[in-house]
Amino acid sequence: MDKKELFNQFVAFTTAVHQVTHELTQNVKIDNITPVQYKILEYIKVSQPVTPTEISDCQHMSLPNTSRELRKLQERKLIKKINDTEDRRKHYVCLTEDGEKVMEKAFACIEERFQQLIQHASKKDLDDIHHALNILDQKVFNPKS
Amino acid sequence: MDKKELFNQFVAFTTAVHQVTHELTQNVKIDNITPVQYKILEYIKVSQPVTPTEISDCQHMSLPNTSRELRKLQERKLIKKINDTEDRRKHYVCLTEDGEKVMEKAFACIEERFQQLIQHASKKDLDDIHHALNILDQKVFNPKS
DNA sequence: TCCATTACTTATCATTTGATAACTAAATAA
DNA sequence: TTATTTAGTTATCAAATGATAAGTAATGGA
Repeated sequence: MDKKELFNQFVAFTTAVHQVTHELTQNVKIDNITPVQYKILEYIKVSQPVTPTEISDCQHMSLPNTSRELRKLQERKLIKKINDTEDRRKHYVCLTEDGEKVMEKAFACIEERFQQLIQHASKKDLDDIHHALNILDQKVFNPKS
Repeated sequence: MDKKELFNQFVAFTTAVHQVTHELTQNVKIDNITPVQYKILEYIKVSQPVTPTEISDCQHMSLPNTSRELRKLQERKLIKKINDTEDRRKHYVCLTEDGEKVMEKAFACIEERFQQLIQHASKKDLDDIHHALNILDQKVFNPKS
């Protein structure tokens, strides 16, 4: 396996991944939520509690802009802020009950589409997919070393 | 392998893919090119010749907005339009020589970062990665019925 | 021929996103 | 104590993106 060839395969693959994730998530729109706000909610959902700084880092946006979007989400009662008792400059962001509901619904919708995507996969196919995901995670996408 | 569990793994995986592609492509900025314009150039580079309608479909943007961005790219002499001889409403979009240079440089930079990412992979690792990409492509990301 | 459709363009406006300066308050180091 | 750094906010402006209406020109079908 030539490394150059592998790169080409990698590019095609990531393009396909982006394409499919777009299809799975499109129209999973919570009313009046912008794409950036949705991304933030998604991140909070899987990683909560998180600080604004963490959101800022992971979503590649400036802290002022993060703060603005969080304020909007808080105004819509989708998230809440909890003060850190140790360091009072910090605070943690969590989903409210409403926010949880909304995100669970969104994820359920995405999962349904995902299950359709693999509906014809055999038991062995599923194992193969699981294994392939593990390999790529370990060797390419989660370079923990 | 539980399908529900596989979904969770899938979500974590796609997040990691997005993260890594972001790292590979960040700062591969051609001067004064917006993210959307870069995406269009990338698509043209790998798929040329393409029509504005195809770009519109693949990049999920309206034809008027596609037309606007193509005009800007043409003004900067990065792309050119070629009329279809059969159907004179259509035309094909290609990179100019300048555009080719610029995109080759961008891809070279991305490839270099990719090679760094897998620099410690053994021969067997590379084969495993290649195989895993194939599996996922066939069974998940390129659902050619 | 006439009409509907397709491919694309131009123009305009609203919204979203990005960037930056200036600020508060708390923590930490000198 | 004082100075510096860190975490976050507010405000403001510019730029990028999205949505839509209205237009041209070519095609294709009735």
